[in-house]
Parts: sequence; C-alpha cells; structure tokens
Amino acid sequence: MRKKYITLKDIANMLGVSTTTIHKALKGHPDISPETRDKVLKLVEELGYIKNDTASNLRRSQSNTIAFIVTGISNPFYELVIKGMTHAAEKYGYVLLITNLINNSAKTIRHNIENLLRKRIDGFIIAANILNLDDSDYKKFRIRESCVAFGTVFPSGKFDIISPDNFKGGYIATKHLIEIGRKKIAMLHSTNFESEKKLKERFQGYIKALKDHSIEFHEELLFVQKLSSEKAYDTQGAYLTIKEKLEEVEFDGLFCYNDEIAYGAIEAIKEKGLKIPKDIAVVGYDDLEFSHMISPSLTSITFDKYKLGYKTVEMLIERIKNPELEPRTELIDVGIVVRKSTVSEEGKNEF
Amino acid sequence: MRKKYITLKDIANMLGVSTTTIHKALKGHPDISPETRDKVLKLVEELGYIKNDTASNLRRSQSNTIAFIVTGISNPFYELVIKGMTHAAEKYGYVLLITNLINNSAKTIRHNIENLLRKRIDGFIIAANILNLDDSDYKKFRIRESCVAFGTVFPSGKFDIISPDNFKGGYIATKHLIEIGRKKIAMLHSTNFESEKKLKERFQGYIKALKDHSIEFHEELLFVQKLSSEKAYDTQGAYLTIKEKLEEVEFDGLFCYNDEIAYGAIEAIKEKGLKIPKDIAVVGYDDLEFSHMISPSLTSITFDKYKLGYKTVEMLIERIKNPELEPRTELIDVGIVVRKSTVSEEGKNEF
DNA sequence: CTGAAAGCGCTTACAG
DNA sequence: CTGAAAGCGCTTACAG
Repeated sequence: MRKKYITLKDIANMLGVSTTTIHKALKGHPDISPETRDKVLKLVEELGYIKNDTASNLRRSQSNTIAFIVTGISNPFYELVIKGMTHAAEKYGYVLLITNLINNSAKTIRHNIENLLRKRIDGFIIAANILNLDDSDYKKFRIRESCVAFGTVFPSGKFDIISPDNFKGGYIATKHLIEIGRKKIAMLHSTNFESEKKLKERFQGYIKALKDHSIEFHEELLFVQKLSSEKAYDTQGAYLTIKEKLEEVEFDGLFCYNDEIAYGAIEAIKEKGLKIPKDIAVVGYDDLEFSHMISPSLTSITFDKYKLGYKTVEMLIERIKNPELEPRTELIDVGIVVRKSTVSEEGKNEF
Repeated sequence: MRKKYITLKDIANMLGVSTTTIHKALKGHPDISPETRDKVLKLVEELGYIKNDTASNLRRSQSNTIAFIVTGISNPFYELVIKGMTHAAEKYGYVLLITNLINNSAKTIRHNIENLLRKRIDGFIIAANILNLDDSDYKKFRIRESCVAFGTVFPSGKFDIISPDNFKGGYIATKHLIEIGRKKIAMLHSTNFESEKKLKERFQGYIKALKDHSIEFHEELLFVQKLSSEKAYDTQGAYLTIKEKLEEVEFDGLFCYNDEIAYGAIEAIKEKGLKIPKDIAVVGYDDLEFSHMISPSLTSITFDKYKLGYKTVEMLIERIKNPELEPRTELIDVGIVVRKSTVSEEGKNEF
C-alpha cells in the first residue's frame, strides 16, 4: 500500500560503494573522484531518486521549511503577498507552506501551529489573529523564537511584527476626505474577528485625522457592518448596512475598512440615487486590482504587497537564524491612490 | 540557534520509565497501568511536549499529510474549495498543505512536486496544469498512485481526475443564451495557460449547444482575450478586448470563460452605451460571490465548490489507500443561476 | 578518495 | 504491565 522509495542504500548496493559516497556525490562534495561522482549521479538520475527529507531533517534537526498561517487565503489581497513570500523563501533556500484556517478561534490556531511544529518547521508567519492565544501558548510554541505576526501592530514587545501602517492608512484616507471638503465623514468597519486589530489601528488614524483638522468625532458616524454570511467577502453585508444608514444618518464622506466592503457601500449609495463623489465620497483600503474597474473607480489606501510578503519572510529568517534578537516591529509604508470615487475629474495619483 | 525540543527520552528519564511506556501512554494504549499513564500525561502536558513527526513519519513511512498544488490561490473561487478540502482532510486524519505556484511551467511544477515528495507526503492534488508534465514525470512522481488532478477532464486514463463538468457548463450557458433568443453568440476566452484545458471543454460545450440548435459557429465570434498583465484577474484585459470587438463584430450574446472576465466585458458594453441584457446578454462562469453584487447582476454557471473540495480529498485518500485502483474520472454537476445580465425581470433561479 | 559507525527521535515486535 | 533493542534513511565526524 505505501510507496516504496529508492534509498541511498539501494544505490550504494547497486554500485558497490558506501552510502557516504553517494551522499558526497549528491552534495557535490569535492572529496570524491570525478568518475565515482558521475557514476552515482547518472544512476540517481536514471532511478529517479527522491531524497527523503524526513530522514535528512531528523538527522540535521532542521527542515528549511517555513509556514504561512492565514484565514481567508482567497482574499485577492494575498496574491502578491504570497508571491513575495515564495520568492524570498526560495532565495534563502526555504520551502513555504501555506495553511488556511477555517476560523480564527484559539483552538483552531493552536491546533494548526502544533501540527506545523510537529513537522519541525523552522518558523512560521501568522496572519490569523495571534492575539487570541495566551501566554502559555506563546511559551509552548516559542512564538518569540520562530514567529512573525503579520498584518497588525497590536501589541508589540512579545514577538516580531510586520504590518502595513494601518494607523497612517486610516489617517491619510480621512485626511483626503477632509481635503476634498467633506465634513461628515463616516467610517464603515467590519466585525470580523480576523480584522479586529487592524481595524482599531485604522480607526485611530481616522480619529486622529479628524482631530488634527478640528472636526468632532460623532459616534453615530461609526458604522458597524452587518454580517451577511460566513464568507470572506462582506460586500453584501456592507451593502445592507449602508442602505440602512442612508435612511438614518447624514454623511458626505465614507472611509471603508477595505475595498470589498466599499464595493457594497457604493452599490447602496448608487441605488439610493446619490452621486459619488458629489454627494458622498468613498475611500477603500487595500487597493485590490478590481478597484479600478468598478464604477466609479475606487480611491483606496495602497502599499507594496509583494514587498510586504518578501520582507516578512526575510524577517522570519533573521529571527530563525538569531532567536535572541529583541522583538521587532516593522511598518510598511502606505499611500493613497485617488480615483473617481473621491475626485470626479480624471484620476491623478498621489502618494 | 536551533530550538531544542523535549523528546520522549527526556520524559522517560525524568519518570524513570522506558520510552516505550511513554509512547503507549500517549497513544492511549490499553496495555499500561492507569497510574503510569496519568503520570506520563501530566508531565507531557506540563512540559508542553510536541511530538516529532519527522521521526514518527520516518519510522512509520507515512506522513498523513496531503498537499494541494495550485496556481492563483487567491482566486475567490478557491475559498470554498479549500474549506471542503480542509474539512475532509481533517475528517480522515490528514493535514492539508497548500502550495501556490508562481507559474505553470513544467519546471516549476516539477520542482514543487519533488519538494513535496521529499517530505514524503502521502499524496497530492494538483490544480496546476499537470499536462505540462511528461510521461517520465508521471513515472518518477508516481502520479498515478498518489495524485488527483483537479479542474479539468482532459485527458483521462492516466490518473485520477475530478472536475466540474466544463463541457456541460459551456453547453448550458450557451443554451440559455439561445433560449432567450440570441442568435449571434460570442465566446470570450482567456489565453492563460492555467485555463487552457478547462477552456477547451467549455468551448466544446458552446459548439455543441450551437449545433444542437442549428446555429452556425462563426470563427470571428470566438474572442481571444488580450493579456493585460501577469495578474490573476484579467478583468482589465477582457475590458480591452470587448471594447475592441464591439467596434468590429456584431453579437447579441456573450459567454465569458469566467466571472472575472465577464466583469470587464460588462464594463466595456456599458461604456459603449449598450444595454445589458437587451442589446447583449452576458453569461459568466464560477458564480463568484461578487457576481450578484455587480450591476447588472451576472448570470453564471455554478456548482458546489465545497463539495468539489471535499470529494477531491476523499478521492485522493481512496487512491492512497488503494494505489491499484484504475484511474477514475469524477464530474461535479453544474447548473446555471439566472440573473439580470441575461433576463431583466426579477431573478428567477433555475438549475 | 572511501567507508564504517553512530545517531537524529520515534515505533514496533517481542521477551519477560 | 514494562522495557530492551532494532530500525526508518539520512548525515557527519572520524579513521584509514
């Protein structure tokens, strides 16, 4: 039932040499005669030998494997992030594994980290909400020695963190709305667990921008999005929420927690017969590829996702190589792409 | 630099018993006294022991791990597929790994399969275009014994295949357009490698439906989409293609290879000032969540993505348990969700 | 340049 | 009920 694989020993026996020799040939070790090496390499190729990492890793106590633990892998946001991670991992000789969590509960996260650690992966990146874990988990999983938390900066000091600058994103999104003359700026946010921490950071940027421009914050302009389903895309929930809010509150600017929910908000606003941006200007977050295709095209907070992924892996590898490093926090800078959802004349991009 | 993990031996030494005993306690083996068992379990818990799968797998020649190899993991299409896969894997005691390929070249695919096989995973699902591989790869990687090809039925007989029924999808999409009175039905397809085989199947469904309804196929109504970028979403490319075609050819129905490109097509049609569905009716494929939010909402080919993922894993596990099985092909049934892009009155769903 | 031998941390068949 | 010992397939320090 189980597949039989060819082993070094098989090859050694066929060639009448030792496994040490085969190993040296495969490793390109100089300490071997060219003839022997060629003979070995030829047979290895012929037989389609596939090395057993299980054995090798056990012996070396190292796997050269890292993992990315994430919820909602299908968010288009991750496309370029993962590309960056993959490239960086490859560059440093690591294999990148991806695990998608079904939910963000401490139980699921624990279960998964333990699964991965049993495989003795060298380190992991966690985009799931690591804060759902507690101190005993941090200790057991040695979070500090082998983990980079991804996507939020809350709270620092316990482990490495890398994140786009959520505070700044919230700040410049709001500032932009203020600069185009909006006074009643609402923020729409999600109640997704996954998003909670990022959200707070963005929200604080929003509050700060209002304050810096002497605009009072009104509780009723903070819209909490209805949950329409368990799905990753809450477009529908946002649509329903805004539809309702349009009847209840007055606002002329809307900062949406991300682009997907902005799509839903835009639908609701258009349906009501209001003009974007004339009546309500809308800003999203993440600058998804689709955002320049919708109508009106969406102004959004943007950042280099490929670089974010790449840097994350570099940071993890540094951590693995040097577990004694103090926990670090790295922010990826963000900017704003101005499109027609906030400025109706032809889109000038500013950063 | 490397993390030291606690081993069975450590625990055995602390307790003055053998590793065999620890092992039995952990496995819930009946052949052990309750006191010993409790003592062991307590210490294991306290120490936060994490089993070394590397050693265990090596000894057992089995990993209880399967992998999903895919390109463009961020396509929202995969959200539910992966959920289904994860649940099925869990149910049968397997861990699911996901590897995202940067491209679909034989080299990349080979490289990745070999990486995974070195880890001695028990089997894998490949959504990348496995047909880019050749017979020597099939042999080396024992594709037939441990792999399920995902998403296309072309060609069968060499390994297990599971796929939504692409032919039927193409057929009913086209049939629907015919039934609402369209005569000049175009098909828009992508040139993405990833899609090539699925595409052919859908295309053949399109051709068959035309034929069955005595409509002649016109070469100039087969639109090949421009590639706008390397990105997974070709919305922009589709937009450009249709914009151009609208000047060159006349058509009143459009079957799009998937929903994303349909979004681009719809933009182009609206921009030209034509009415959907009055002037041109549009059908997509995959029924992405976003498709009922756009305007007009998009008629699309749909199927149970969760079930597809779940069944795929079940099929793989059967294969692993019984490598001697003849290669099987399983089709997941597809239906059509009718929305406003083809029928303007309120959306009746039919399957 | 080549190889014998130990060891990574489990699991298992077997003896007591 | 408990444990000694072999072995999974590599890698490595060391001897020749």
